[in-house]
Amino acid sequence: MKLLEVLIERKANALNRPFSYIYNKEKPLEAGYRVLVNFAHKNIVGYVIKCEECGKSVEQLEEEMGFKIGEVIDVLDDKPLLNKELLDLSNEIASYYLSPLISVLQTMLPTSLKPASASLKGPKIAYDTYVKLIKDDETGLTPKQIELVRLLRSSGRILKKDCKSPSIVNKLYEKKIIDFEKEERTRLEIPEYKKEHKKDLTEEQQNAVDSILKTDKTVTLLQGVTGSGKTEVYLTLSEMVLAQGRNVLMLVPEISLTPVMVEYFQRRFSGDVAILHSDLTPAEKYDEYRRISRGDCHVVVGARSAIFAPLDNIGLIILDEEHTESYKQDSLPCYHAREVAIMRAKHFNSKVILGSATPSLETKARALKGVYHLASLPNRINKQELPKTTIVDMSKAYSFSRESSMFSKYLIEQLRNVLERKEQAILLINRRGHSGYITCRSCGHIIKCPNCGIALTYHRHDNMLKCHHCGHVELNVETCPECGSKYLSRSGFGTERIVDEVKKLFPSARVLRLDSDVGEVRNNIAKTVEAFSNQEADILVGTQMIAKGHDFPNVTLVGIVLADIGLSLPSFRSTERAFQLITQAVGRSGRASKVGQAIIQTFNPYHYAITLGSKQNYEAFFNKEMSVRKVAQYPPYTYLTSLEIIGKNEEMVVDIISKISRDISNQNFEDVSVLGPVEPFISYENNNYHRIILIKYKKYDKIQNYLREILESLKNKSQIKVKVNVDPYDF
DNA sequence: TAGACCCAATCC
DNA sequence: GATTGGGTCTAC
Repeated sequence: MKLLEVLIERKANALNRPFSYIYNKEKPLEAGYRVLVNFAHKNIVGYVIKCEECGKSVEQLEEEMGFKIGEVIDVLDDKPLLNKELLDLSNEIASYYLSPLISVLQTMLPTSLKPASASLKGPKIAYDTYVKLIKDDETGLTPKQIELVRLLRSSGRILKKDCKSPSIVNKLYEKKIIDFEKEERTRLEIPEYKKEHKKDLTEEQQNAVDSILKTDKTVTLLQGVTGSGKTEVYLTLSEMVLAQGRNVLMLVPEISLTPVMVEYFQRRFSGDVAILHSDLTPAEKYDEYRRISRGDCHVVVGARSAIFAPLDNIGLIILDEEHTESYKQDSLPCYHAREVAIMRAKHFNSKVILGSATPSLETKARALKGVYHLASLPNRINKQELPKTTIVDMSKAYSFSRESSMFSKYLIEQLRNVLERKEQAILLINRRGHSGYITCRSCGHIIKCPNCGIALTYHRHDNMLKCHHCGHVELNVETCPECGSKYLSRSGFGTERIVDEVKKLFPSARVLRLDSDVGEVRNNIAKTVEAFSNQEADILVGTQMIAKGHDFPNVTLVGIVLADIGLSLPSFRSTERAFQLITQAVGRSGRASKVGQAIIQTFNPYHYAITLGSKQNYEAFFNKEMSVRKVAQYPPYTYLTSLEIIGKNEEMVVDIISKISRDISNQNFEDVSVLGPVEPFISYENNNYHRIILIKYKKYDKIQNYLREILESLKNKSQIKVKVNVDPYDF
């Protein structure tokens, strides 16, 4: 009989411990397998972390341990889910991010292989069945049967479903002339491209490559202005790594950018590329995952979760647009792909390249301190000029005409020029939907989400009100739900409203919209990007989603309709975000032979994020922002972890979090301070109250252990939930 | 007084 | 996270 320790699929904090089961059947079972067990009156999937032969009887064990021990119902695997490297990695992540191990395993694995009940219904392996000749003998066969035998003789084997008549196939099978052969089929089709050879590098690119090869540091920050040819550096390094027989992991910040990157890699290393991201269908993801683990491909391209690709012998991990927030997951486990990349690189003794034009302050600071190696590409390829930028002060009436209250006179004029020259323009606004929020002009009531209490956004195309936080949707209203007044006003504006305005001003222009609403339908983002690339539209309106990576050679004008959104948010990162948005957006303009221009509309024309962003002056911004961070003691001068308590009883939530806050302060840790408790941005959601504290520190070890103790002590408090986020982006 | 409903404890 | 069981509420 075997005695097991099993982790349960539920990712609740209180269940983050092993449960004991016994197993007594023939099917092999060891640690790392999934099992079906009965837990709290339900059959669920568990993950075996320990499996030992045990001589004692069940009664004896139950007596010793003091609880009833259930039996394993079924064994779901015939080999461990993860290899040693990935298993160690999962433990390291669980420990660093203070997350239940089971939640880490669930994010690492595709649906069909997760330790979760969902995996039972997930896709299974798809096969192609081939027909092949095993006895080349035509005697006694009908002409039709001979026809197939001869076909097989000349072409080796053919797909069973390509054979015209199943009955002939079956007859030949019965006569043992042919046999069937099953082969795993991949459901994702990755386009093939014509193979392309290495391009000559510029001197700058070559220097960057050389210095990366020479450094003994694991991580290199590759800082290159937009259009400086970072991709070519990635490809060159990849080629070298692949030539050594080692593999490459390439991460892009958004799913919509994978096709572009896949194309680059496919052209260079045809057939060798796998794709992994959350927008693949479960079946596609399953197939790619297995293809990678079998070692059938040597390059993996994908978004955040691709960092967990079961790729062995990794020689290089690249994170493009390193500063992008989407590399940080803000649900359990709150991991950052950059940190996971470093963990994996340490194991394989491989290199990590962090590429960006506007590195996060953390990364840049580490590069300057010598923790990371720094390689730079200070010039645009072909010494192309940076776009000419103009800042329009939206608080001045003279900037505007009667034509529009959203687009300045100058922006309209330049849009008109672009359209006349048959070039393309991008308009950026950092908000989806039509208008920001709806208020009643009689009583001042603001229509809010019943779940989260934040203002609902009006979406015109389907005449709905949507919550951009929790996804709540309701019908638009004609009258104020509070006082019944018909006078409702819509304030603020988003992508939809911009599209309307463009159509009003330029009725003949072809306009496309790109934001995550469009992205709700699979592949829609890719289609929109492609359509715009193919010049099927003149103007693309979107959120920051379009500010990243895409290369549209015919775009000569980028307009940021309102650069301030976000600047006023109470986050220490809001200035950095605004700067990055502007720099990235400006960099989109004029990437081919044409000189581009950028227009930035703002209410804060003298704010350093805006002035320096428009000049693409990263170094000046870095210095200025670092001094601000230093004064306030924010990262990179300190580290942060947030701890949030969520519960239905407001008083209890406040009591518990206040006590935690006091307790940490009373520990008198060196260089540790606690901010709060405060109400987070979403302070009330689904009848639950939220309170948060922010812990600032210089050394993680002690505070990590202390937090672990806190989590342990809160496990039996079932009325509240705890959320810990190590190195949070937002709070 | 049975059934509906809510909350909190428990899970091997 | 899901179930259960005990407590309270409520309708007849």
